Amino acid sequence: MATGRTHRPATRSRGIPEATVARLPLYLRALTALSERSVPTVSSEELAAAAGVNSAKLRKDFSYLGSYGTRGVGYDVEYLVYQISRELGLTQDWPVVIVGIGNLGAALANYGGFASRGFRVAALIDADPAMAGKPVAGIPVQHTDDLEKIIKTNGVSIGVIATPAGAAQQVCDRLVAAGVTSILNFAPTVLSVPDGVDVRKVDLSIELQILAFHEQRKAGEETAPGEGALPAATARDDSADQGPDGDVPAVMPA
Amino acid sequence: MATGRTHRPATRSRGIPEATVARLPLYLRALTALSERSVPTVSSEELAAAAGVNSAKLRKDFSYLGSYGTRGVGYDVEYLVYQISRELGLTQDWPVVIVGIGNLGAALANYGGFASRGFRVAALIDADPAMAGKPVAGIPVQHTDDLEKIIKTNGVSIGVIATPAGAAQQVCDRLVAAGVTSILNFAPTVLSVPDGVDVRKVDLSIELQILAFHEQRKAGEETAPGEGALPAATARDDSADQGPDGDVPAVMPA
DNA sequence: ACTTGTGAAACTTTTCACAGCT
DNA sequence: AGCTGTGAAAAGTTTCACAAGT
Repeated sequence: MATGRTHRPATRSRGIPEATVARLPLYLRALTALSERSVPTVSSEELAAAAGVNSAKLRKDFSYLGSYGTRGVGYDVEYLVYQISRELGLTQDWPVVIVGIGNLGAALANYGGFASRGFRVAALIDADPAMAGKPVAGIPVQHTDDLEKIIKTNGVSIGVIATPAGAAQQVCDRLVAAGVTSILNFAPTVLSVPDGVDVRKVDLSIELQILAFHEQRKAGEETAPGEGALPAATARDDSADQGPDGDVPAVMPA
Repeated sequence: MATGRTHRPATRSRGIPEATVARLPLYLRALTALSERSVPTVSSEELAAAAGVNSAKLRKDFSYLGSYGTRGVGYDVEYLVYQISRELGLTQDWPVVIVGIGNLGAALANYGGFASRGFRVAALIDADPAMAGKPVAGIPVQHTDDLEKIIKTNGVSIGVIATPAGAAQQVCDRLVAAGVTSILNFAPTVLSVPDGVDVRKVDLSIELQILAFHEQRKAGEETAPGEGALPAATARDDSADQGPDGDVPAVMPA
């Protein structure tokens, strides 16, 4: 078959779908919990339930990594934990800097799950000179002036931006110029980055607005469609079926 | 599809794709900025650049809302702001409760962007009796015992969970039982909810792990395939994931 | 028996490219 | 001449269903 790629042997075909990559951390978390309970093997059905997806999807996802299961038996928990960790790059240590130590930045610095798996807060950076030297989560805050030096000294390639929106692009540019190639952005703004730099964003108001959209739709339905309590599905957010029109009271925003 | 629904004239065909819904807040933010600068109209090209998407996608997205543009001219900024706000349900006020007032919960409570657009923090709830009565962001923290009463008194339908992972499911169950139908979950755990309840999650470690995956891949390439610095593109976060998981809110530090 | 791994079908989202209106 | 709105193609993702192993 022509077009492109000479197919790898068979084991691993470069290019795991992005949707799959986004779920690997979920599987890993569920597997880690099983591992802590010393569960030796798990079926796709059980693991899928724990991760909140369906089993066909999970098996398909795993098939992109290779054939790590045993038919008739399931998956070896420890082995899968290792394989997924490796695939995600968690077998190495990633130094991370957090820029913007306000309420959120401090909360992130204190977040335990940070260190737990592959990530280490290498430095906290803030533009306020009054903060310099103060320890947050046991780490002294450093001034923005030293950003480039800090990045280089620590070999940081992942940066977290928790500054106000107005400062985010500027901080981003400096991080990138200093060598950071992955950014997690908490500031409510769109960041421009050169090709080759990854940005992921975390935005409270966007999430709330998406919820409001669905909430409004539910309200429009009013008439409970049976009210029959179906057994709870696992962590599913559906987008309700087509609701009739939604007449909306208007309050015209400012 | 399915049972023919002839309901509305023709203007609006119920059922906006989820991917489109997830981008509406982005467009709204960009439009609001234009509005504040008193820009009267904007082309799909300009607006797309500001929102970090491409113009074909933006036009397609808007086409699901209706025909709000003018060929040869562009879109009326004020009009679009209103239409999108209405579509998202932001023309009404959504009371929100935050459960779990630790570092993160407090940061969220202090987040300005919260109140700014359609959302109002109706109450803060925490399980620690020592916190009861203490004001955070000017709002007194209430005890979990009163959760049901608080939800009902305030007509809350959106809840934010910022508790430790271990408490999240329990809090979630109580919120749902009390009438909450949309949940924004910051706890690193999968929540089970009945059908009809929407859950969106915001998970720092998942986001970092996704970045680590791509970061590792970049490192593996090593041999820069040209190394030539291509001109920067506009804010593309690769992997536009999608789905219910993913991004989240940003707490603007004070 | 039981459970994985996977082609193929179904569905969703993005992109293309141009007709149609201003 | 310029820009929107949209069918149609392409790409990506999920689900189905069952053959292939253990």
